[in-house]
Amino acid sequence: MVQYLSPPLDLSFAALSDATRRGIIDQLGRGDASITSLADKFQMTLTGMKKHIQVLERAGLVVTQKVGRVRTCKLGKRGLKAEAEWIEAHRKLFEARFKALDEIIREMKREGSDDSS
Amino acid sequence: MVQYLSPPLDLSFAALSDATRRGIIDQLGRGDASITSLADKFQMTLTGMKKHIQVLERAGLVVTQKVGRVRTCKLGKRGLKAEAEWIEAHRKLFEARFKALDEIIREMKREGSDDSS
DNA sequence: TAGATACTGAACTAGATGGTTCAGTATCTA
DNA sequence: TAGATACTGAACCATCTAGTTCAGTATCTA
Repeated sequence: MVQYLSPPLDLSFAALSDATRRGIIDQLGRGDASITSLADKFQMTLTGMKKHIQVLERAGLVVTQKVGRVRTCKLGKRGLKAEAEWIEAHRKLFEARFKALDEIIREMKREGSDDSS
Repeated sequence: MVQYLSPPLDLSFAALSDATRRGIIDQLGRGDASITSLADKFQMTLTGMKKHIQVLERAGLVVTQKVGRVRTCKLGKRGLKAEAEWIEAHRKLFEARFKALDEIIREMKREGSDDSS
């Protein structure tokens, strides 16, 4: 996609664009889990779940650690701060835009209704 | 991806996962724009830009209207409310999780340091 | 130490994505 | 009314995605 600014946001929003992965984050919020237990919970092959975990891990949303034969997944410490900030800044931008439009409409109505002349 | 819950979040997070599309939202925050002007600004073919706009439109983040031969793009009224809510709820979930871990670590240190016996 | 369990990696699939070009059609403007 | 402008749509391409199966390897457990 040419523009290489903010690769982390690219990765994390892409990670969040899938309902299964959002579900995994939900689940890890309730407690750490192995890949096998997550695969069971989401009715998917181990390999399929591993791929989802890799996507979340590349985005920094999840970290994993292998102890013995079990790889345990938990929420990443970096959290969703950057994403929350982007969304919040732009939510305000949306609102400001509509406030500006309301202003214009109000202006047009005032002129149209001929109240002031 | 099997799980059909919350398609809107799927679509909007996917729309936001591309730097060009986030740039388009930035731009539309500063004022409405035609597809041609956006294509110029982002150095892309008209057709390429049209596809990005379609992605944003399907996600409800942008609305367009054709007047004469010009299609004007503006920010959608639905804003980023649902996305902000999901992110905020889960940001808290991340934090709660780490608070719980801190608690455990503090507990372990207390037992380990043998201060209390 | 044999068998079960937990993961890993390669290979394959169908379908989406982010772009392009090229050939229209519709609308404006001189 | 001719030419320029603004978009639209089809077709193509390379790459990614979300899944699968199958064949390992490593680690536990009886």
